[in-house]
Amino acid sequence: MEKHDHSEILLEVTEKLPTEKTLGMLAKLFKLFGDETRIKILYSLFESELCVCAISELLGMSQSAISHQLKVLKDGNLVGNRRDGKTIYYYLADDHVRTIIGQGYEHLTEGNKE
Amino acid sequence: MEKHDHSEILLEVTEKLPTEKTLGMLAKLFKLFGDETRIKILYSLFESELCVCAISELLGMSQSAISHQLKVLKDGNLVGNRRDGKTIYYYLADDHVRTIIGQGYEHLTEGNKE
DNA sequence: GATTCATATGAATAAACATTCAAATGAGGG
DNA sequence: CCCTCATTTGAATGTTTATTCATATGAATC
Repeated sequence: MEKHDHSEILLEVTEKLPTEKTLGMLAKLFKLFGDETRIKILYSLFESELCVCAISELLGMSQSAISHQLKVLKDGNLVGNRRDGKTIYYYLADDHVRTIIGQGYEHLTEGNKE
Repeated sequence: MEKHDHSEILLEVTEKLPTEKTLGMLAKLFKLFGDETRIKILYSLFESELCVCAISELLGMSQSAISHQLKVLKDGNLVGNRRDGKTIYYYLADDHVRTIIGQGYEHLTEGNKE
């Protein structure tokens, strides 16, 4: 299985790799962005905070589906919420969200211009 | 289902949302980063190009598994490859990969310091 | 305090996905 | 050419995950 020798490079690469834990957290973070519904929710919150009801209308999806995804996003610390009477408003938790999505967007648009 | 009124905000948010297609592409892009194996592969390629064999050793996973994931990454235009004899070397296709992962990393470390 | 509105929750289903295993391709070396 | 090495491919398996449906919570209003 390993007739090839890479010891030198492997040593070098290995020592610069983040810990297993960090890599796991990174994957988990990006997974949050890797769903169309969640990306839409996050993008919607770029403008202003929104209640679940509004997001659900905006995306044309059931409140339940949205609520489930909001929970995922909240557990991942990408959004926060506040209650006002019966209504619960969600907002972006962090400016990194904007930056990360922005970088993704740039990657896409740069890749398309040829 | 919709007793609440959000028409004003919804109009505003709607017109600033990217197209369905763009949002889909964004989700697809981030999905590529949202897997531990793929993040590890990408991170490994930060240092230098590597052959499949080396990556497989480095991550302690089967060549087949790595090859499957490399195909996913290649289809997503995150990596490229070149052949040298029997060996195929993979490399990062784009500096955005570094930037995006870097942003994710920053988000993590900022979130953790309290 | 019963009803309604806004949202959350939990179990169930179905689709997407990562890894494995077995076999195929493709380039060199003898 | 045959054999080996490096990698790819495809089908099969098991796990994750998004959505739905039915029900629960919790706040306000009457």
